[in-house]
Amino acid sequence: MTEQHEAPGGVSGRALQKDIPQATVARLATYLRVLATLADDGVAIVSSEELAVAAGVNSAKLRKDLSFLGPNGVRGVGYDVAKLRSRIEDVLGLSQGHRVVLVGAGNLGRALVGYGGFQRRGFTVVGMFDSHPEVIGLQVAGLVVRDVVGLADAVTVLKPTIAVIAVPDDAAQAVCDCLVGSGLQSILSFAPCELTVPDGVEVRRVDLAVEMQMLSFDASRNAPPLPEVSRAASGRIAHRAYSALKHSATSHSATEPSSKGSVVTP
Amino acid sequence: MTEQHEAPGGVSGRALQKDIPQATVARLATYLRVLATLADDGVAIVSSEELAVAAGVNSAKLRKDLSFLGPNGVRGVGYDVAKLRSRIEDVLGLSQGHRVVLVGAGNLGRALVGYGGFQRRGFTVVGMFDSHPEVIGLQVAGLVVRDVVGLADAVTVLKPTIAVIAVPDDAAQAVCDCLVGSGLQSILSFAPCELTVPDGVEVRRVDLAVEMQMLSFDASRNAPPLPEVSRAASGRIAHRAYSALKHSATSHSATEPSSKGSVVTP
DNA sequence: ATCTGTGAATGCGTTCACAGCG
DNA sequence: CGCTGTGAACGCATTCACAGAT
Repeated sequence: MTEQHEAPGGVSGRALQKDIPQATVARLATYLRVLATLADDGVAIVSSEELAVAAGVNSAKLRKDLSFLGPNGVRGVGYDVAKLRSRIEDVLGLSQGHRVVLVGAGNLGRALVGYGGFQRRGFTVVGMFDSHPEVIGLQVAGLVVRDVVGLADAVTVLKPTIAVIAVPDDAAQAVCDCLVGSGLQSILSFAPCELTVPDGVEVRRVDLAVEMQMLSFDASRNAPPLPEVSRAASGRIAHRAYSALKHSATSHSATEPSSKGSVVTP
Repeated sequence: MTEQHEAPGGVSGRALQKDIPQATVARLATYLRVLATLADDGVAIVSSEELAVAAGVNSAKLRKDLSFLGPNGVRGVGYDVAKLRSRIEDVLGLSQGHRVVLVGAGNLGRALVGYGGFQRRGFTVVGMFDSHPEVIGLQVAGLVVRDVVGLADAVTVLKPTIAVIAVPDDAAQAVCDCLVGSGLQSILSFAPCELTVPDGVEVRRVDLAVEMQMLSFDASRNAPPLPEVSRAASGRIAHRAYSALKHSATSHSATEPSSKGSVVTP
């Protein structure tokens, strides 16, 4: 789980005004997604049990989580989907939306702007930046990639509330410093390195490799008697042998993590 | 963070042969990254304190974490970087490497194959799949994107140990079923939806929007009165940041989250 | 009768502080 | 001495079980 509490020289004094456990906050986001789906399906009322199942948690936990937001349901009945949804959005601070700047217009950066879940949940990317001349000026998802040199100025103008760092690790700290220097206080970083920031700045880090390694651990623990995977220079798989097998792989409408080949129009 | 424990009808019987807390496993991956950096810098011995600082945790926690792997250090001295590194790799099951299939060759998929942290940590992508005709056949990072229709067959041939799902959410469950049907037991999904799998299959889910929403919560909690992005360009580190940004990315070797303009050669 | 909301109990992970080895 | 390894104390999160509302 993502740590981010260090309080080096004593706690930062600030008393928590609303103390909702971090673990709960993380799940609220999940509930929100499920509620959105339910709303789309025209469901008006859900019980804790139904919601819990859909979200993949147990119902007691869900009720406890929701209880931190005050009373939200009706006993004997359940929760009003629309009402609960906007309550959670409110608590998470999503109601008035967020302006996001994205630094790093590589594949990851482009995947993020295209990520449907962003727009839909109130995050609007208002600026994209990169340091590579061949990327600067390109248009990605309706935004022109700007030179990172102008980042600080842009931040003071655009007044984003959140920044996303999707640059190589050796550039991450510099970008971070620049953002912090411009007054930004919420940063999501995909660079696999620690970022040093002053107190009061919140950094969340997502390390894709960590997830893979956790899978690796479970895999090797669950299947110890099969170390049969000897690395034999698993060369290019130039196989072109399509084989039969119909089903699977549909291509409906919605596009979340973008499987669609995407459009980097110059 | 990521839950994945549900044990519906009673625990799966299997007694944990090595019970290392999940939280510890997650951090081991981080330590590994730091150790790699130290090794590159020629450091041979580290104290728990040094390692802890570099990894962003407190030293007691680090020592406790490492104690789960048995004795790894020398009292009064510290830890042998190389030795500890390979010990952790061993415990995480990374020693003999992993073959990975990646389903979904959109921006996210492409970002993942390009992600330097993968190769470097023993994950080799052996196959990429997509369902869009305009993507199939393209070459990405040295791999030809294949039709997802051939996924099941490919899995039985390639015998990957891990699959990564980077497709839109409405296709995710079908892909997942296909993978599971082919015998895969470790799946990392980026689709923002629950995946139903039989017992014995491990699914980890990364929802990028959840991280953003947690940031949003913290942001709104720390600045409840006004969305006022106070101080303008409060110089300070700004200069250093600027000059560092100029050289970024190009100089060093490593390229982690790929900010590099990205090359989808047809 | 039904389903929410919540104190109380349990379990897990973190932190402390020191014993023990080099 | 210095630093690791670890039992014990602590605090946070999950689960239980029931009181309370409709």
